[in-house]
Amino acid sequence: MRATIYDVAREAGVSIATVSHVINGKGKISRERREEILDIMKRLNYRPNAIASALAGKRTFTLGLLVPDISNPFFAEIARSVEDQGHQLGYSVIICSTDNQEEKVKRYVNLLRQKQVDGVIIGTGISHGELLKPLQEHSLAIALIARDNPALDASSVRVHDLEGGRLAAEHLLHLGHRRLAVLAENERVTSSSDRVRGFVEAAASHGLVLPPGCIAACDHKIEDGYRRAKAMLELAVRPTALFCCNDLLAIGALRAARELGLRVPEECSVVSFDDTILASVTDPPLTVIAQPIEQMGRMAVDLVVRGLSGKGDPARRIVLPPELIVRQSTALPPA
Amino acid sequence: MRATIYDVAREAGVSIATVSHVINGKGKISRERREEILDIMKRLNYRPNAIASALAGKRTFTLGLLVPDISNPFFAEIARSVEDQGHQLGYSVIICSTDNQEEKVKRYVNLLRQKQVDGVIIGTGISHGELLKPLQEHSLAIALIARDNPALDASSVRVHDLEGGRLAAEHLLHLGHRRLAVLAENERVTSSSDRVRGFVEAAASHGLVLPPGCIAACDHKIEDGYRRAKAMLELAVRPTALFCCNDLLAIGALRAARELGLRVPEECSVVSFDDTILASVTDPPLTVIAQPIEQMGRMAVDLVVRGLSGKGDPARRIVLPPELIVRQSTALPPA
DNA sequence: CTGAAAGCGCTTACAG
DNA sequence: CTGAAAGCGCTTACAG
Repeated sequence: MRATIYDVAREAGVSIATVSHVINGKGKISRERREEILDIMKRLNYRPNAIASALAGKRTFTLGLLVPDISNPFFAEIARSVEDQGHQLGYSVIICSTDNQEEKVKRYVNLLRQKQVDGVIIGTGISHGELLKPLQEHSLAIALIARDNPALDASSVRVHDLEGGRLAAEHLLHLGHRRLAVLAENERVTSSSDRVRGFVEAAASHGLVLPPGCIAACDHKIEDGYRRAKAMLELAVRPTALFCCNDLLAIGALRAARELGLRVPEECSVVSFDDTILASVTDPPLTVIAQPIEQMGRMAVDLVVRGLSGKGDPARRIVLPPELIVRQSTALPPA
Repeated sequence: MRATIYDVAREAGVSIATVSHVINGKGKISRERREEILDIMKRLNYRPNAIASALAGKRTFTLGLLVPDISNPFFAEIARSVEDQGHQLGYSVIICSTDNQEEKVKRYVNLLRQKQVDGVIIGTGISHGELLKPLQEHSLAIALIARDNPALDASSVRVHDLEGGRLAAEHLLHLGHRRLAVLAENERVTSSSDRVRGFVEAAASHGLVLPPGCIAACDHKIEDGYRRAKAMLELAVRPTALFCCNDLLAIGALRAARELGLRVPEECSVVSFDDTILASVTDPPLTVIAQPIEQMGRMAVDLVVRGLSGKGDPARRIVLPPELIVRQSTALPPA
């Protein structure tokens, strides 16, 4: 059997209260006693039982991470960052892939509640405002990552999507592109629609109006990006540049161009969004509006952990600047 | 405050033992009583506290997943599969990215022990036999995934690496390649060295001896694959085909070929191993020896969970067949 | 079929 | 500076 607090107390000839105090660095314990107890703990290879500790009133030091799909590189990278910062602060993280399905969100939320996690970081679809309410009601600390939900009084950290869309447009505009098209996500995804809006606004400010047919709403997968891009590139007057709202869609676009025999970037430029590992692995490597993934993960953890000690601090909404990374998928439009 | 078992007991006019029984489907409770109690639980939105339940002797229904890096697509895909099967069986999973660093492994192992997880699935480097011993001593169920460690009496599920190497060689040999080279991982990684061995053996059985200079040990990253592939492809008599022990290395090889102006597959064939999302996203898409990632994740969970109920069943070592997926990175050698 | 009671391994006022 | 005691929310023999 594993050693318990009783074992070390007996061994040291003190009460378990005293042992508990040295574990938690509380109360005043004489120097020698403390060191003696520390020694005994080491000798017995004693580790406080986190379950018991949590039940007795301390935190569980566990966080939940809700994402659509951990195998999606974007969320895998988010997860890594969340994990690292969590670990740094003493928290472990439970992964919850929801596939953006209401049913799964519900199940996971219940589970996290039962497991008494201290907080949850939410990177999953946001149509679930209702489902998240229960979390807040039970005064669970929550933070949204890579998205925001005005209806929720919750902290969040995300990239400035509007600005990102603008950056993409300006890059293409400066290269001289005039026939632009957009591969967007589902329009209910606000981060995507913000990107599109930024893109459209920037184009407008250069006197360019994007006809609605130039904006395709796609599912979040390569195949759909491929399909929609292909349709656009087969048009009589085809766009010379495509703005894709995430790396998966951009890969689909690349594939469509290749299949149609269009060289990228010579005959068709592509700007992506996110900058996961995928963006640097394609041929050509993707020019992309990068999200500060690592930083967002770190800050999201800080937000929920801060919310924990929180004397009810108001929600903080952090918006980080996007960055244009020029690689090789963009160039001057064909003459 | 959240409702407790006392609240529903009081409300129902029964003892908490009875409530506990209906929660766990134990003992005989009269039909009406059960339903009444169920109703009350629903009305109070009662969820048993998993922490208390675990302390009182039940499982924590939590699994640890040790991997080198969750942001590596291979492990992200493993994680997804583990998560799904775990969730199916009522378990949540805590992610632990160790970067194959002994220090981090140690910290995570201690953490998992303190959190009293029921089992841990290990996909991380295996030089850590020593570090894993403590897990077993505390009779934690463990299962290795995508690797095995003969020194450990533990269940495992992996692909038949030797056979995979063989498949790769035979594919290239049948195409007519004779000048072969290999991008391997660190030779201490047994899965990689098995792949290389299979490859070399198959070549030998076709009367081909690979000179040692044709096998490069690489770090597990794109840059290193790139560097080593480049060196090989710059040789006076360069290989006409490269076998890469994982997708990251293959991507590096693709990049090197591109930079040297060598067309893949016309001038240089590339066979990869793993078949993560990366393999289907490159240009050209990679011919690859696929690991049954989804299946391995599922079986690993089954192995640890079975080990839990286990009346000390002996360790099971499952070896799954690899599959050759021919995409567009391989062709006949240049004339 | 149901309940009283002990116990899981801790923490935390409180008293001294 | 240290300890006795109550309590966290459950489960599980055991008794009836």
